[in-house]
Amino acid sequence: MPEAHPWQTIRHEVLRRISERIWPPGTLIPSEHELAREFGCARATVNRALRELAEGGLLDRRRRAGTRVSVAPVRKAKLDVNVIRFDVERRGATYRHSLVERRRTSPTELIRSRLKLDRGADMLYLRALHLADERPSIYEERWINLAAAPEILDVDLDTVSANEWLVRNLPFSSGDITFSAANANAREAALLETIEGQALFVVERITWQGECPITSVRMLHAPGFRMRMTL
Amino acid sequence: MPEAHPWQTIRHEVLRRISERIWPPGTLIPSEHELAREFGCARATVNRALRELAEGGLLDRRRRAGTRVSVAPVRKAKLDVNVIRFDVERRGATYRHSLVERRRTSPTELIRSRLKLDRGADMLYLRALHLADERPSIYEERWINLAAAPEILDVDLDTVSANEWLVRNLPFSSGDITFSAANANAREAALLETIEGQALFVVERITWQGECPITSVRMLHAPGFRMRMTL
DNA sequence: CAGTGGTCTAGACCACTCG
DNA sequence: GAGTGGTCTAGACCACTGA
Repeated sequence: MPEAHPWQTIRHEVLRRISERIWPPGTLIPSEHELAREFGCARATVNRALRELAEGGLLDRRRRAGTRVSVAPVRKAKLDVNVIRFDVERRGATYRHSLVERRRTSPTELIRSRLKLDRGADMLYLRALHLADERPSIYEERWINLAAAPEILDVDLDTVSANEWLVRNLPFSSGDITFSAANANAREAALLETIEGQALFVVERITWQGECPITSVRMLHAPGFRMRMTL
Repeated sequence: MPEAHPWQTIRHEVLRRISERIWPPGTLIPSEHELAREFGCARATVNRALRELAEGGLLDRRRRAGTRVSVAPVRKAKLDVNVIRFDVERRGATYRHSLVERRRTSPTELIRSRLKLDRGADMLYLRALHLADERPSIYEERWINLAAAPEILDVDLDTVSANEWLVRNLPFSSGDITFSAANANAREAALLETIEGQALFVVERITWQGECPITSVRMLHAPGFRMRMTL
């Protein structure tokens, strides 16, 4: 009985009517009042079910216009953004982190414009390797805005990765993530123990706390890396 | 005034207390009853706000144990999975689709095991190119389970892409998506008008309708492609 | 067993927008 | 103007689980 709760039952039933094309794409489905009457429950319960489906992109809801089955649904997939160490350990491997370079400096022009910082901004530049069972897993290049996180200067980044420290200490930031693919250059190939030109999965992340930029990081994943999500 | 509704105001205020470390990671925050009293609203309203934050990974909620600020939050990012044509057109380009190969056949061993199909399953194998302003944008190789979508045999796939037909006609399936990077082989490079060995962004998607597999597709994105999401 | 969150109800008011 | 969904309320019962 995975459908103990009325709102889940309703969601499931509406989903069934959509997938079995009882309500084909474009259909105007009954109003919340009508569905509440049909299912013998309060309107709030129907609302809960339909709201979830609308958030998932399967329904289009508009006041007065009613609720329609999406014609070309924009499905929403959820991705978990975790601490790297947890990802490694969840796969049953031993995590280690190795700092390659640590330098206090001002940003490059690219970083400066991306983070909307002043020319002479005080920043920490890090290059580091994340290892799983002593094999390189991710190589990252990171810029940290010291105005946002001055305490990180006192952190022993050989012990705790910047990734983990930031997540634990400034975890509640907004940001955006970009995925792409890139050929490894000689230096990157050496660090990741692969060959030059190897296709690498690249994650770039910029995080903000309100208006204040915190960090910009480019993470190169070792060959074979796959990022999985559920639709 | 983006905070017209009480539940949004509450969510925002709780977020503030977390980000300003008034409630540091690990803190047991007040119960819904207490917060309802504090904000002068119904408990359901507090529940709505806290539930959203918990779904975003910022709070851990357990009956009896109460609500805690996550120590190492697993942030949830949302990705929009759209019809390819829309993505192209949203960028202001003209979309065209070109079928490279269409063959009715039985699955390879790999596809067979991935989709949990029988050895002799009746399938449609397609290779196609998606173009933006006449430049190759995505090359896809697709397997379609004809038991799930027999009507597609009658569709003119030169006119409508399989992607779009499936989304419009069997849109309400579950599935999973995998992202990775791969070096282009000679054939892929030729189709995407790039060079052999070029790093390509790869999306693999398998969709199901209940227990019944519908389609498995591997999409190679032209160089320079970036997939963006917001945290 | 007591207190938490998860859910539900019956009603209400409001914002929006179609006709 | 009327009907829709979006939200809120005050109350209730229940499932879970820590003490």
